[in-house]
Amino acid sequence: MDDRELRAFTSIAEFGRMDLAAKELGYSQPALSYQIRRLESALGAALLTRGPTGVELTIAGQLILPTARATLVLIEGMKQTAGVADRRR
Amino acid sequence: MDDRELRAFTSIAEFGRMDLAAKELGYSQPALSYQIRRLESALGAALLTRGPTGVELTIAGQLILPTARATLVLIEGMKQTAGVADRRR
DNA sequence: GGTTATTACGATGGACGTAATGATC
DNA sequence: GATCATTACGTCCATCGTAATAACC
Repeated sequence: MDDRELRAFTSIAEFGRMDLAAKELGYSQPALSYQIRRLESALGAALLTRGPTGVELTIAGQLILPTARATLVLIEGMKQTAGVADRRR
Repeated sequence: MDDRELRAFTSIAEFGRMDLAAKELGYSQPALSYQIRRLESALGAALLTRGPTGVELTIAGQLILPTARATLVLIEGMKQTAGVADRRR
């Protein structure tokens, strides 16, 4: 599992649409679609129901969303901590 | 950043050696070395000091270790949650 | 010389963009 | 037919193992 996939998921959850999330993150639409499929595969569950008007979160998607956000916060924290520690070496 | 890299880091931190961690995780020694370099690159900081007797954690490595473990716990939680939710769909 | 980590290199699979297709309104 | 997502396909980079090298006890 990659943090880019988590970012893709949280962004899609906010927009309710893949195309906007793709634009926001700087990916093409197929690339983002691929990332979500990768994440679903890693988690063993469908996260979104797709449609021509956008996407909706499945139950599983709704349940993991807060943890996905928390995970991204931890990762950001590690980056900051590591960067600061390295600079003071 | 990938969760395999975090697992590699925590395992190396526990053993204090890369070869044992590699064996535990089912990777070759070069593969694990590569994963750590990737993680260091993603974090922008050196995590280990390498030597012929094993490795030691840098300050940055010591600081992020608890957060790395916490991140892995969250990821495991997402897998469990998603799996259970998907099964009850 | 034995132990541990890195470098070199070739092979396989992953991740991406563009273009084309599918589906729904 | 416009909109949003997926599939197809080609390309480039990531990741791995094996083999060779480097460094320290």
